Amino acid sequence: MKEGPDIARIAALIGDPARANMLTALMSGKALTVSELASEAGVTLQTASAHLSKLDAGGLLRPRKQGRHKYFSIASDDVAQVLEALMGLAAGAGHLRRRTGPKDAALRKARVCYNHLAGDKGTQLFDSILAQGHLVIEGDTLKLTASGHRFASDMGIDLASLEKGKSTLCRECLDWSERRSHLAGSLGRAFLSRFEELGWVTRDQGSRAVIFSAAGETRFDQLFGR
Amino acid sequence: MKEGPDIARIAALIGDPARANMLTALMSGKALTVSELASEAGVTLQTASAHLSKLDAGGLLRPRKQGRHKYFSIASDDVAQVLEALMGLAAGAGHLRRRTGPKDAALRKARVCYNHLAGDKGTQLFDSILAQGHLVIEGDTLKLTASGHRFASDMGIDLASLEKGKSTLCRECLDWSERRSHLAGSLGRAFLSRFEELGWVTRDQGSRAVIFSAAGETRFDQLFGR
DNA sequence: TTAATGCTTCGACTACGGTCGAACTATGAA
DNA sequence: TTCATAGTTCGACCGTAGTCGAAGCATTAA
Repeated sequence: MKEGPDIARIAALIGDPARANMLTALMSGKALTVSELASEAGVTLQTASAHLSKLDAGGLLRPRKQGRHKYFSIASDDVAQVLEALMGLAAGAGHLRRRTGPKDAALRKARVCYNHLAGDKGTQLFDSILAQGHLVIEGDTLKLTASGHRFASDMGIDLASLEKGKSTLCRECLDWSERRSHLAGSLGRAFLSRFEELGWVTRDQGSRAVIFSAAGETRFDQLFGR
Repeated sequence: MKEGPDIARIAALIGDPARANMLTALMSGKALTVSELASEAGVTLQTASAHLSKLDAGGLLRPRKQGRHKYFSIASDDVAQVLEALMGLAAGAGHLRRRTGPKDAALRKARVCYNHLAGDKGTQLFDSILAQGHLVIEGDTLKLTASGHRFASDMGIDLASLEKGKSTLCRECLDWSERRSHLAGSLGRAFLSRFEELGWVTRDQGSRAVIFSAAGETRFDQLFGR
């Protein structure tokens, strides 16, 4: 009767509306405080605090204390991946997919998924560096080629320090809107933050949308044309 | 506050222990009756019926009536994928990963994931046909090459009828035990059933384990050596 | 020190949902 | 027809978990 890991425990954690809202908000990649998450979920501070300690105990979040603030963020890529997969199901199976609001188009075009670029532009990036031979798929894992090393360095990404870290360098992640892979892992993270540094993109406050500047998009398309 | 699809709804569906047990049981790929699922979950027939209609309404299951029996199976590959992902999280995050029983080793070696081969042998299959050039990764999708077509036909798989079907031919699926990809989609399904027809493998009754015959494993390793 | 802010803990209320017994329907067998 | 098996529906019970008010800590600012 009992076989395999205990799915129900974590599914139940995600299954509460308030907690689900918090997790969705955290998928922006930003760390948020208890109060921010409370308003995000539409509950009072007390209940939010209770929910967050449960999510923490369940291993879904990573808390960090900073002064009198307590910041929460998604615990790991694994968690983010499960959430994206769930979104995919919910978007597809949910008979009437949510109304396409003004922001919706922007979200489909480009958004952050935990901490890397997702949406149309995310898959464009992934497909392009794969096609250019900067990245190869070896069985299950993604591997950066020699040209990929050069390319990333030229873009101003410090690969050496990334490779020291314990998290995977390259990793696939599946979109719920595009249903295609985009680049996750520490390199995916590095790309996005580099784009921000270069002023190519800015993150929309209060949503997961990523907004390209006109010049930024031109440069992006030059480098990662389809 | 409300952004993206409604995660909570389906997560809550999976979050109930009884329902989670049923879904885990269905991950064997076999369609099961209401009574079987009831005993699987350790509840009475009535409650099982109630649970199953909820899962059905949520789009997670596909019901089929046959005489006075009602069979349920996992609705789609998407659902199976989410469940596998959840198992991965639960196995990793669950502080004390479940005791490694006698069946556990067998499960890690080879098991069915919804309807295709997973576990160590599953990733071996995937890696090998990729290395042999039968399969290529094009951006996000997997594509069978010309040599792959020949190879599958030689194995006695009717590709033409598979390609007529509306489900994807090739698809990646992530293991919770191996944390690596294996082959899903209708071709993955076809491979497994072909292995069964050839007598290379048999499915363990009442669990997800797949057992190789001595001769079967020899042939399998010949074709899909690492 | 006092005051203000951010968060946690306690306690009590409430409601939703899982559970089963019992009665009911449907299919198949004798 | 009658009986048996498979599944559904109804109704009632109960427990758990989400919710918030109020009080309690903890950290910073004045």
